[in-house]
Amino acid sequence: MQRLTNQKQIILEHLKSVRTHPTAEEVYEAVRKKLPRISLATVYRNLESFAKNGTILEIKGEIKRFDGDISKHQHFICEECGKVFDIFEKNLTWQKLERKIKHIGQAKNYDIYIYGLCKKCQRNLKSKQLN
Amino acid sequence: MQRLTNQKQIILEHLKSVRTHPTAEEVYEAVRKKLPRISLATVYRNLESFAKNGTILEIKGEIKRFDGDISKHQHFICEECGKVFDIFEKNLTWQKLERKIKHIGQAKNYDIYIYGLCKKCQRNLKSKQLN
DNA sequence: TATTTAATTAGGAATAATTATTATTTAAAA
DNA sequence: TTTTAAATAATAATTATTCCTAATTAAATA
Repeated sequence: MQRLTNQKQIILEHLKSVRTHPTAEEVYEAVRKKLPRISLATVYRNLESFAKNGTILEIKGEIKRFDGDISKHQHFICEECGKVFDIFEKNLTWQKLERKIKHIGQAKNYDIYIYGLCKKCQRNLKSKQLN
Repeated sequence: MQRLTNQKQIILEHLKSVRTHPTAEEVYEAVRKKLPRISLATVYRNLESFAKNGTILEIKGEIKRFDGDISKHQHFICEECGKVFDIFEKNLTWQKLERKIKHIGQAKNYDIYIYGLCKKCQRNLKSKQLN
């Protein structure tokens, strides 16, 4: 059976309350304020199981990040600072892709990552170039 | 200046010759057959620089993989065996996304990952369930 | 062509993220 | 309340990747 522990509740509660896309380490630091004795391994274990059962999303990048918002959306990842930005665009057409996917296997979910430079990093790089 | 070494040539040649999506380790093992004294760090260093300058693609996942084919395409990643399959669908419409990206930053490239079960793993899981 | 030099490499150590291990704790079934 | 199997804390182990340094080498220059 599957047990509902305090640790699980607080980890999930935290992820659902923030709009950032924290790493396991960042979740650990945040959750520690309410549960000072929690173990980092517990955070990893639960984030992974939440992601596996679809309660949260996992964002694959240089470093793994998590997203408590499981509504359909896309991610912009800044290649300079690593920050993740949400993009909500529901009306993307997938029919063409889906037809081809059938030959390969059964799709469970799609991720769209857009890589680039966020506005802040654009500005920072520009002012660097002036020096 | 940028020097053309034998190591670089052979690493690139290998990636461009295969249709798999090898990890750095796999590239290392393959390239070692031609350059037995090459270092794993050299493979990592060059794969990263090729990816950065757009000569190859980097596929972000549980483990990093590389793709010598830089033509526009998408990836199906099997969550069971980790294998990556190419999907070539050029006519996906992005206008809607691009409008929203402008507010966030400057996009350099997009990645579409489709996660699921490949046919082989579907079969394997089915036959397991029968036992 | 020989010399110079700055980029690159080999080899291995170091780091960082993640996973595994094990004794202890605890949610929930009996 | 007692039982028990799941989950946890603490930490060791593992794995992927990066860093470091002396030696090598591609290519610029004499």
